[in-house]
Amino acid sequence: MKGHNFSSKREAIFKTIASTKTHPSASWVYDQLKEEIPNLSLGTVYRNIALFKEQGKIITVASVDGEERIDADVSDHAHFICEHCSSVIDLYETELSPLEKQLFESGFDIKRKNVVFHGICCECKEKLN
Amino acid sequence: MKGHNFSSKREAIFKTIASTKTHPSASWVYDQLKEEIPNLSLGTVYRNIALFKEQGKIITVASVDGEERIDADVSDHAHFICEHCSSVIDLYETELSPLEKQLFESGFDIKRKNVVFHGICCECKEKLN
DNA sequence: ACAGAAAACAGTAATGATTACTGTTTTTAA
DNA sequence: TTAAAAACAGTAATCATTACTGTTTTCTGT
Repeated sequence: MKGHNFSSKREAIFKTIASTKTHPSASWVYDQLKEEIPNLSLGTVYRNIALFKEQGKIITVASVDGEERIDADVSDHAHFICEHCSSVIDLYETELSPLEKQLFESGFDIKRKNVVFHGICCECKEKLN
Repeated sequence: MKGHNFSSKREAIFKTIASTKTHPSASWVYDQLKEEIPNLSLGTVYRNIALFKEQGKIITVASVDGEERIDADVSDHAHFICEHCSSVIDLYETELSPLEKQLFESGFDIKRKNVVFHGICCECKEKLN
């Protein structure tokens, strides 16, 4: 059965994802680890990311500049994506309950909600002035 | 200057996008039109979709099964994506104002917000039982 | 500890959506 | 009407992601 054997690479991949606030892409994780683990394969990173998603240990935040960005914080929170620097920033306190309640009452089975704001972050806003 | 000449294909592409509630992908639009316009090129569909986005006439909703899905309804509304049938459904009345207000006060320049629920739609839910 | 089976892996090739390129056709504005 | 700009078809290239193949690692029961 898949995902039940120990693997030090899997552990390292998860640790890298879980210990950053950057909401990384697969290639970012790979780049972070390839010095420490020279024979790591990018396919292994992708395979384990897919596994973590199945296991509910990570979520997909959004696709930014053609790359999928992930998050090991699976708690209910929103994100802000900067159009200028492509950074992804955590936001808490979403208060979507009225809409969720309405959906539930309409018979929808909500597995996950994904709230993403797009714009220019305050750092880039200052730089651009 | 780009996007300022008349083009019947551009018109047809926009009309196709604007007259559906399916939140189509580029290839869906292409498939819809290729009977009516046999010499249409998929590249033209992509090029015009990019133009419409720049012009703010359409938005990207989400990436579903590896394909970007678009919407000519640029008004403030949310979406529900069914994990089973991949349909994208409009939802209105989001009520995100408290969070938006907080972002504005923190110096973020919000261009767009994107609220997406993932789960099983009520039609699929019935079928699966 | 050891052997066989299952899982995980590296390395590479394939896939498929999207983008770029090239030469041609269409539109525009004077 | 004509030349410049824009739009296009058709094709090739790009690039993130996935699939494949043969090898290595982990696990489980003895």
